[in-house]
Amino acid sequence: MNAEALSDELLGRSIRPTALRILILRTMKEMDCAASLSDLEERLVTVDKSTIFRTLTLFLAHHIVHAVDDGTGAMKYAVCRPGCRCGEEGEDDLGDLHTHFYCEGCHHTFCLRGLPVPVVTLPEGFRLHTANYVLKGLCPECAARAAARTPEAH
Amino acid sequence: MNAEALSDELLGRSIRPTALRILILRTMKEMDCAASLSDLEERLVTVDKSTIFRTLTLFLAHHIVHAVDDGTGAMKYAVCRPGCRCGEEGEDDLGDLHTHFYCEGCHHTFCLRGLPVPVVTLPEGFRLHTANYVLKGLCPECAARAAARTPEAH
DNA sequence: TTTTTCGTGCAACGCGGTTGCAAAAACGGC
DNA sequence: GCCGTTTTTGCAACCGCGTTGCACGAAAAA
Repeated sequence: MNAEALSDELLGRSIRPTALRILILRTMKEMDCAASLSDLEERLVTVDKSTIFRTLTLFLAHHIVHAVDDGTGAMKYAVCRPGCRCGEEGEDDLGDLHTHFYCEGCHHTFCLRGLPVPVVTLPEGFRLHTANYVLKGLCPECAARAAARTPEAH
Repeated sequence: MNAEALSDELLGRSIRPTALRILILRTMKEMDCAASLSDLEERLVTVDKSTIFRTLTLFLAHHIVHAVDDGTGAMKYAVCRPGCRCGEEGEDDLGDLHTHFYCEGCHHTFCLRGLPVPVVTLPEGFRLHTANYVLKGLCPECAARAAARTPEAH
């Protein structure tokens, strides 16, 4: 993805498109799964941790990325797709929060964008604001690898 | 709850019922919501953090408590009710994992024991192992308090 | 009793996240 | 372009939660 398109995307969200912000956004777009702060640190060795952190905070506030707590202790961030209404959750409307899947094999966290988070009926009096729904198990690749290692257990 | 009953409960799970373990179990049972390590530290000032931590780890391994990651950064622990099958999740069977609710007003995390976590149908290839489902919003008390403060917004 | 195992407290560490501060860069008026 | 102001960035340090190593004391086993 070229820099101009990314720059325009940032401008569209009222974010000044600095070189680092474009770089960080591009890096996140190139990943097929949600990235933690350390993941990004690893790929962007020249960029300071606090800069990445502040950039993520900024992106979050402008709904250019969303955050998932997958239970690993490190927050994961993924760029929103066009039309994502994350951050607009409210009563009877969870925006389009989707399900996330944490693979216990490769430790990657995936956005299952097709799957909206199911909503249960809360007991009387509770008021719902948002939700975090994370499924855990094995992703297709890891499941296949596990099956290959122990074929008898099909 | 008296010490003998708690002691028997621990013995039933093959845990040696020391004075501290009984104390910690009793403290957790007295709480109406899930407790973090710091919550317990606060109530049990005489007991060392690492002891509470190791006790919780032990209780977890013996399925006497279950843990919830409510996204606050601190794990929450709640004693299992009789018949709880936590830790026995597997394919097509999530044990009786239940929904948890985090109140953004009072920062308490509640077990909604009547509500099993909903399961969505995963894309081809994914293998489900367990799930974490946390709803966030206001508990009845905080919702009532908020409504009282801004009555026009009923 | 002696030996061994287990439980506990203390101190320290590690990691993820967060903040204060100062230098560098970008912006805006002239 | 030049200068003052604002914004962005890097560095260092800090915080909280979880975790571990170690040593001592208590309890169980021999």
